[in-house]
Parts: sequence; structure tokens; C-alpha cells
Amino acid sequence: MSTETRSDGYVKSDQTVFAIIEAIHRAEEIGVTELATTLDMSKSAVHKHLKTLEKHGYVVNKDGRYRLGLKLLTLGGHLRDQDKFCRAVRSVIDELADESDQMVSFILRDDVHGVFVFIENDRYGLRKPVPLGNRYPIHQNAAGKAILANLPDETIDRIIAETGLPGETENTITEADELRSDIELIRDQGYATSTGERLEGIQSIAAAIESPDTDQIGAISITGPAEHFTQEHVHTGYAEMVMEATNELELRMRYALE
Amino acid sequence: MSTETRSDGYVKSDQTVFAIIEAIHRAEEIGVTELATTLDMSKSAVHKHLKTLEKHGYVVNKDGRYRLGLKLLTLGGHLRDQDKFCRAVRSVIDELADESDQMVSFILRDDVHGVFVFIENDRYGLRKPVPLGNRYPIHQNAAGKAILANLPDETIDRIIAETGLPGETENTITEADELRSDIELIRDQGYATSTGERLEGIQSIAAAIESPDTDQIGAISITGPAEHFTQEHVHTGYAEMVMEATNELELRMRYALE
DNA sequence: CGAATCGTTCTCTCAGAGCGAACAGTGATG
DNA sequence: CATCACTGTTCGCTCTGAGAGAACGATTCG
Repeated sequence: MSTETRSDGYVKSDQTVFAIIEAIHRAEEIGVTELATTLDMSKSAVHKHLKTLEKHGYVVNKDGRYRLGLKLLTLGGHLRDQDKFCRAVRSVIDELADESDQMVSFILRDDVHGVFVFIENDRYGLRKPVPLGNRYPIHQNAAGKAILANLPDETIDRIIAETGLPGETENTITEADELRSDIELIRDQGYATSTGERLEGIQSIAAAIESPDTDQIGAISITGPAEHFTQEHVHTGYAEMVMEATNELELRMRYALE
Repeated sequence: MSTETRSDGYVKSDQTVFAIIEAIHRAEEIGVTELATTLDMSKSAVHKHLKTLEKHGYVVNKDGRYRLGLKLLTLGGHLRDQDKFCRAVRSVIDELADESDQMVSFILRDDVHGVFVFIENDRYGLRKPVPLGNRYPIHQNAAGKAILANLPDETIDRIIAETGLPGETENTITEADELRSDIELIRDQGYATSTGERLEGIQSIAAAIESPDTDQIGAISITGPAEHFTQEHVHTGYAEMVMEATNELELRMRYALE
């Protein structure tokens, strides 16, 4: 009885409202009834949450169909531009985008995921643009592996155990040992590479970067169609570039306050 | 007594959690106690919400200081790439960015605000990059005025009344009559212009576009430092370009399913 | 070494979240 | 054109769990 009566220390309505937001996000557009059955709740309760969300701009309602509102874009966007780490990265990314003339991106670690935070030149060469904020299992590309290589082994083990290293293409690393030895290589050479591990035919080179104050760890990545990259390109030119970028960034963050 | 006892039809905990999210957003980083005093709530209640937010990835916690998490960026980003209207706009924007070699952006109306949804070439010419998701009073630039011009007069009146047309620079239109006559001009010529109305020394040209299915209305805008724009540039070249872009988009959306 | 912070945990209580039924539109169907 | 099967929305009741406040460790500061 004691375990049943005690609440679990979380706010139930919050969990409900997040479940609703995420369900709308998955469905893109959805009605009250469908949402209620999906979440196994009463229509009236779901409706009350939706009205609250609507009042605050988190969802919009057109003829009873609900969709996510632009408030989320505003919050997500400001987050990027407000955060000192992201702001510092921004200018370096821009320079690198000009210099390399390839797609350059900045990925942040969010527990077991990588999240695309900045993407420049994303309309060159790649089939479809990478969506901002896109998240993926962190072992699946160069940026993610560069981040992993900067993490203590215990954390890497935990991530491997938690995710089980899901595959994405036939080149994705799905074996723990293979990943661990790749990480050793990355630690030695200071940068990571990937060929088609997350997206078929896409090559990328990445180096990791840590924020000194916050716990954040991210990576800068140069990406393009594999056929445009020779071995020399990768291991001399682009590898140099990303490592130079992360080094400069580290200096800037350490010595400059702003 | 009847009005006091009846709840207002909204979910209170949701309102609380949004207040918390928005307070963290404003503060960038904040602790439990400060948050509790800001919102005039008990520490324990705030703490419970924060733990719930943390569990779901909406906030992150480093040594008791709370900040917004990347989940919001993911939700906001997907929103952009999922939405049919935004996706259709994307490719047209990209073409226009190449063609004009100026900053090109796509703004959506969110009630009385304009929200930046796509920004291309934002590192050319402008002092500071425009943050994605940034929102501003809709009358303050060319894109916003183009959107207003596509709205019925009653809605315009409501927006004027609600916002009171706040100024931003010395060129911002703050008089209702001035705005109304500008809107007439925009309706005649099919495009809007602004010189330093939202940002000092920045000129832009915009045309509006409506989504047929959803209620959304947005605008495509070409923007740059005023000294780079001659009157001819504006009223022939760039104005033509944005109107061509919105026309093509309208056709694409009407006749193409995808 | 207290004093004054902080974040976190506990317990207790009554506001209000969630349920189910009733109601109001809307569109398809015989 | 009435009926039916759907919607989304509103209402009133009940019992859960959100929120207040006190107590508890951990830090930091004079």
C-alpha cells in the first residue's frame, strides 16, 4: 500500500502535456479523439490540455485539428543563439563553411543522441537537407564518434549498453568492439571519419570540442558526397581544418570572456 | 462564490510548467530558489516540475543550475521540416538566395508576431545574424507588412489595437493611419518595402504567400544593408524576384501534391 | 566555526485533473 | 431529408496528486 499511494516525485500533468506535444509532433496533425485513444485518456482531459497549449501558443487549432505552434521554434532557436557555447561555435562554423565549401555542421551531445545545432551549406551536394535539431544515435556518424572519443570509457559502455548500437545503413558500426577500436583510433589521431555510416554515400570528418563551464560536448563536422572526397582530402585537408577549428575555439572560449 | 470555485477550463500545472520553461528561457540559466521567487511559488513545487522536465529532456541540470534542453530544438526544427507549407517554401527560398545573393528569409505569422522560419545567407552584410525563430511585432518590417496586407481589415484593426504598434527604430511605423496607407500601397503593387523600420540601416523587400489548406500566412523577404540597394534594385530587380518566388510557390502548392 | 546560502526530501491538505455522460456540429448514407 | 455515426466541446462529480511549508544535507563565506 505504501508504494501504491506515494506519488513518484514527478508532476503527472507535465508528463501528460509532454506526451500530448510529442504525439502531435509525431502525427503532425491530429484531432482530440484520436489523441485521446492514442494516449488512452478521456477526451475531456486531452481537450483541456490542448486548450491550455493553444492559449500559450504551443499548438494551433484549425477546425478542430491540432498542430504544433511556432512557440517551440522560438524557444529552440533562442536556445541556440543564447547559449555561450553555441554562439562561440557559430562564427567558427561560418568560416569553415566558406573555407571548405562543403557542408559544415555542429552537433551537440544529448545523452545517447547527437543533435544537429548548426548546419551551413546544407543545400550543396547532399540529396536532402539535414533538418535542424535532428537527433540520431550518437555512434552513427563521425561527429558522434568524435564526441564519444572524448567521453570516459564508463560512459561509452553505458551508451553502448543502453542503445545496443542500432544500425542505419550497412556501414553503420553495430559491434561494440569495432566501435571501441575506432574510438581508440580517433583518440590517437584527434579526428573521426565516417563513410556512409548514417547516410549512404556520405562521407564526413569531425573533431570534438568541450565547453569548459557547462558539461556540454559537441563536434564540428565537414560532410559531403563520398565521391568528392579523396583519401588525401580527408586525412590532410579536411582533417586539418576541423582540428584547427576546434583548437581555435578552445582558445577563444578559454581566454575570451565574450 | 460560483466564480471562485469553478476552475477556468485550463490545466493549471501546464500553465505552471510553461511559466517555468519561459522563465528559464529568459534567464538562460537559473536555480530552484530564484525560479520559485520569480514565479512566486514554493521551492518544492518548482523543484518537482524541474525534475519532470529534466526526466523528459526539456531542461538540463548542472550542479543545481537549470537550463533549457535540446529537446525544444528538436521539436522546433522538425516542425519546420515536417510542415508541408514550410517544406514547399524551402526550395524556393534556396533558389532565391542564390539568385539574389542577399539574405533571404521566410517569415510566418503567429497572431500579432512575425517569426523567422528560414534564413539563408544570414552571414552576409548584416551586422549580427538573425536568430531562427526570432519573433517581433508584425508591423515592424517588410515581411510583416506584406502579411498584414493579405489580411482582412478587421484583423489588421485588431492587431493594431492589441499591440499599439510599438516602435523599434526611429523609422518604425507607429501611427495606425500611416500603416494603413502603406498597406494600401502594398496591396496595389504586390510587394512591401522597409528601410530601417526594424533594424537600423537594413533595407528589405517582401511578398506574402498563403497556404491553401492551413490558415498559415507567411512572407518571403530579401534583406540587406541599405547602402547596397538603389531604388531601381528594389523596385525592379528584387521586387520582381520575390513576387516571382511567391507566384511560383502558389502554383506549386495548388497543383503539386508533394 | 557558526551563519546563511543553496538544492533536495518529506508530509499533509484541499484545489483541480481526469472521467464519463451529455451536447452541438458536420458529413455521409439510405 | 431524416438518420446515423462521427467529430469537438462543455458539464458536474470524485478522489488523486499539485503545491505549501518545514526539515534536512551540502556548500560557501566571513
